[in-house]
Amino acid sequence: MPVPWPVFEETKVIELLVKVFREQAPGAKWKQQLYEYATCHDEPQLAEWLACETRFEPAKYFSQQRATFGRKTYIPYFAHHFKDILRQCEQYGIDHRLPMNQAPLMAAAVTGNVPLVEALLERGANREAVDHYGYNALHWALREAFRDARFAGGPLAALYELLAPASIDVNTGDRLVRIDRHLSEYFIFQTLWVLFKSRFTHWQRRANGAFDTQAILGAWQHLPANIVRPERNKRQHLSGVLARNEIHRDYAYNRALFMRVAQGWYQFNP
DNA sequence: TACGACTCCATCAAAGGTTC
DNA sequence: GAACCTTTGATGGAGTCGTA
Repeated sequence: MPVPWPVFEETKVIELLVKVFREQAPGAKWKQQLYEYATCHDEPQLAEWLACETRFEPAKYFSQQRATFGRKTYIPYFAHHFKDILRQCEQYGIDHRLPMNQAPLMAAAVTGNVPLVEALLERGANREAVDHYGYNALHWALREAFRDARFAGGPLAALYELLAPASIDVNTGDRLVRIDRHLSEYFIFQTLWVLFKSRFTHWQRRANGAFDTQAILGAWQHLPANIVRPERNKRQHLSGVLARNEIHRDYAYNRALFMRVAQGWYQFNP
């Protein structure tokens, strides 16, 4: 049974962007919806355009409102009593979509609600389900942990055990590479996947969407040892892993995951 | 079971590059 | 030019597998 609310998946968001920026539709309704979307998906650049180009005043307070306003569509997921959520899952399907195109498992993960994540997994929720950015539940949790030390030091450890798959398969052009969870490359790849969108929605030192070790270390600074071992949470180690997995590198176990765009700056292997 | 060959990975150290 | 960082070759160790 389809959900009775509108879901802001890719086509719906494009429609909204056209209405607000190209057609400049009158009234605040569309701008308000787009602003809610920007706060939920952490898109400060979009909020800035709303504030500057459409004179939508509330968007000026993006940084203060992101953490509160952005959670509006999944507030019930913070609660310890979640019978209503499970009932909704029975009604619309375990992987139905919330208004911002999150599956219930993603919302449970980003709110750090470990018992709810367990309950959803028990009922068959799909850990691999992704939103229109390619984020699954683990990615939603990681994004929260990268900016919130309390989340990283709190529920993330348990969420990681529940949500991180044993391996990930990456198509590197000419071959399919499997990266097991115990490898450094596994978590670096997951991290860069989460940070990738921010290369385009946040202001960056480099315009080509590339990453340096500082971006990774910054994201990892509060992570517990069960996720990133302390000996791996070092600049030297990261540099080595990135360099050895660079496309043209002559290294026996090179997985060709990254492409070097400048010294110390890497992008995914396209 | 003991042993050696082999795979895979982390780490070290030195050379080279970048930035201020 | 110094400090800092990245790159890269070498090395050692853990784990696995086959064989006597």
